[in-house]
Amino acid sequence: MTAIQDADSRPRGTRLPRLARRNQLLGAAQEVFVAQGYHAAAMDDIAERAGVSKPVLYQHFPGKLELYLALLDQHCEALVAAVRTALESTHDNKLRVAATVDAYFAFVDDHGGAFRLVFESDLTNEAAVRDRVERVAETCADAVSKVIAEDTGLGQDEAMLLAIGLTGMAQVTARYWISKGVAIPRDTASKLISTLGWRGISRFPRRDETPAG
Amino acid sequence: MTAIQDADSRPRGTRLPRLARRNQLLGAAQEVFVAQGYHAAAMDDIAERAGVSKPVLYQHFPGKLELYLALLDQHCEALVAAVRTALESTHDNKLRVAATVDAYFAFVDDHGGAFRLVFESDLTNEAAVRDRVERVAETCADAVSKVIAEDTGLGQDEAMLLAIGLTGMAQVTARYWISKGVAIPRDTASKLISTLGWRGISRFPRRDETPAG
DNA sequence: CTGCACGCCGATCTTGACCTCCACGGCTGT
DNA sequence: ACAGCCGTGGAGGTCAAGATCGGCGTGCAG
Repeated sequence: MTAIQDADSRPRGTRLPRLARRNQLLGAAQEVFVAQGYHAAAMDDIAERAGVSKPVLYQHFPGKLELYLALLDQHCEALVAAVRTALESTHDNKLRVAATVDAYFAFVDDHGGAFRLVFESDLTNEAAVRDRVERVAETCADAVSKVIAEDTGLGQDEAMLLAIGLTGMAQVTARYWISKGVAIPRDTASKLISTLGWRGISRFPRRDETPAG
Repeated sequence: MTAIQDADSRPRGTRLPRLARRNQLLGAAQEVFVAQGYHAAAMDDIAERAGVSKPVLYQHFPGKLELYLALLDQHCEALVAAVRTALESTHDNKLRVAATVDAYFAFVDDHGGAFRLVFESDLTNEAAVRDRVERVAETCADAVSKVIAEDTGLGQDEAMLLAIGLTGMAQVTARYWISKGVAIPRDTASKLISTLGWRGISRFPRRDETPAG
């Protein structure tokens, strides 16, 4: 909860090296943005959370938007990297699906709720934010679609749509799972969804399936 | 595009019956909210778009939030109704999946982009909005989960997670499809996703599918 | 010991958006 | 036809939040 207190145990007025201060500010900003969203989060709140005054925020970041984008970029890259790693972790497509789905669950589970910035941002009207968020989704789905297209012979457009469906399903279910206070173990939920996805995608080469429902 | 002009062809100063004026304001507000999001939309913009002045807005709605909620409620109910209708349209589960998926595609395709209010709201930090949006997702998923639980014997929690996955997949793919300028015909996209979903869910009764994972 | 430099804080400014007050013009009753 | 009324319009108040300036305390060189 209050991970900041560890980095700034003295209540106020501590002199910090520049980089340490910056990281501390990023941590505080993330907590506030995650808890309140971009619009409801005030720079005063972030400064107070970090135990500093407002001017220091502006000595490290030009403005609220840049502060937000710094955090967003950080976690976007983390998600893309996690999905890439999952896809490259094996050549067995079933395991690939399981690893990728679990990457979403892990992403939602860790990072101190940072998934809210990537998946539930309230600043998607800002072009810079929208670009990043869409780019993440498309990058991940594109990596998946390559595998799909290769193994099914479907066209790129259709493979991409399926990939969006699978990654979107993983994202939505992971968010639902975390929002429900982890009533189901992560393992169980992740496996259930990866099974759903795998059963959906695995028989796609053949045009017409459903042999007696 | 400018559907408002039809309802208000006289440029300014037209006396309108109360309900007609209200509906016209709702239409104008929807266009602005869809195009700009809640925060970036100014009441001045909405008034100007409707061809009236600001006070008349406040004579019909107590404030910006209530105006937004009125629109949101309207379209939330529309989506829930569409999903309910789709689920009740048949007893063949395969067709049910197809109909439900297409309900999402139709919802995204019609209503003048109103899906952005339900699926991409930038006001989810407001409790009233979050409640409504989550309630829609859960209501739809719950209806689906009932069918799943009944036909597979899975527990409610697991059936619900699967239902969230299926409805979420439909929602995400429909949004992606509409955002890509309809490069694929809606029919094709909808069928592709419903096939993916049906292949995923249809063999779920059996606990263990994979022969030697 | 003492003066300097540097980073931090309290207090403030300004902008912009939501929300109301004084004049005008079209409808109704005789 | 004419007077009154009610809804409309432009101009303004208020307030919150992002962005910024004069003191202060700490640590070091000489």
